Amino acid sequence: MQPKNAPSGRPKRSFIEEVRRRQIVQSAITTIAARGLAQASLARIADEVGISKSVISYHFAGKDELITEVISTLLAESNRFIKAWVDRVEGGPDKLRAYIEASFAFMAEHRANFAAMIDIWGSFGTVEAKRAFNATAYDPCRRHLAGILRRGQEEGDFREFTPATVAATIQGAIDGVMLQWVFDEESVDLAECAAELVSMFDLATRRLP
Amino acid sequence: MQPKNAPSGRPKRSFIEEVRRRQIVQSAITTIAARGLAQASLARIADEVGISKSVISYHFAGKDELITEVISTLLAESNRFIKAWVDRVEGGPDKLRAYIEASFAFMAEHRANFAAMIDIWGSFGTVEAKRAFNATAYDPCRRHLAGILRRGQEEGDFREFTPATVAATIQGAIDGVMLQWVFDEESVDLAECAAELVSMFDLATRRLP
DNA sequence: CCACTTTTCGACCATACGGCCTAAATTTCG
DNA sequence: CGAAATTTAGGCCGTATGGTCGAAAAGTGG
Repeated sequence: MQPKNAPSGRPKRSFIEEVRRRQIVQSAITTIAARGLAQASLARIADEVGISKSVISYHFAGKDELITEVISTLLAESNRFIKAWVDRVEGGPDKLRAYIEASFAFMAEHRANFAAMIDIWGSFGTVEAKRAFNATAYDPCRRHLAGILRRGQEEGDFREFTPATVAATIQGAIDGVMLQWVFDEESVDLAECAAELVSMFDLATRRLP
Repeated sequence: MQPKNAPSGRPKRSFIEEVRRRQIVQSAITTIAARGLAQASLARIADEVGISKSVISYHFAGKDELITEVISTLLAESNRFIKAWVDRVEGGPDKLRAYIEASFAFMAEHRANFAAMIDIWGSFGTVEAKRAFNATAYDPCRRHLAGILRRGQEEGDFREFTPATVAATIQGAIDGVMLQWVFDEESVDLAECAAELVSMFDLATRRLP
């Protein structure tokens, strides 16, 4: 019995175990994205896979762990994509442009995923849960962006500002547009917003000549 | 019996009725902000007021109507505040600055309200509900901002761009920073972000000399 | 004081959910 | 093959929720 959690040490989870977990997580994402978190009961997710509810209980400590895994998966996917895109170019301004463009390119192809993420974010009961999640999963994102900005300043391409603050602002702008777009797809022209964001933040950060 | 809904025509609701509704709505806001929407059952909200659960059922068609009313109240409050602030100054760039500063000033004083709003947003079950709400309640906000931008262009203070797109972007930036800040208060320096947003969007929109 | 209406209460109900348990099926391995 | 483990199924239970119902209370107008 109990695979549950491997509290410490090496991968206690078997290969099969990992596959099942991934399968369940994927189903959870699909279900949440399609019908909303409120309608995504364990029973429904299990149905989607074609398995019994208990299988989820067996492989995950509880719904919380499943949801946590869902979030991690979604964020990791997004971050990996953006990082790859950014790494393809050199120099602060180009990397900043790449970061923004990659963010929008990814979200354009994964609208359902972001819908799921927002649903889940909103469902965190306690303030502590939100903060904890934010710290562990969302910070790397901002840190990446802040790093780009700081290096760009050192290389003399950007004007003087606090990288962390501007990073929060840029990331906030991306997320904010994403939010609007997820809520009402047709109210936002994603491509145009991306282009506008690129040019605005270029104007806003570039060193004055 | 049935006050329920006044489907059409004049204020069918009595004065007492309105007071009760407001009282319940305020309690709902408090409860949601403090303990999260998930923990804000009708029973708990009723407790907060010191009334029976049925009273809510009597004055509101259901929980949905109550929540809708909560959202409307929160947004109206915010919009009224921002509009007043913007109206105090003249000229596109100053109005834009006022809009951003007012947004941040208001959120700094009403963090709980925004926490409640995000919770509620995330809880909308269907995509249609999200879209409907977005259209009726959130659009005016962007429209206001777009109006400022367009008039600023006509007066020659702003460069050429699509007002709607830039409005979506600016509003998105504000909302995005707000989102981060609500999730983790200490990860964002609100005042600094506000100042940075003001200067960045000034650089980004002002007509090149 | 007396009908009559509006408002409130407390109890109750049907439902949906997460989690648990036991037994069966399946896989693993000596 | 056969025993031990891993994994799955399906039923069950406690709980919390939104909503309803009939009766009681509070208010209103004559």
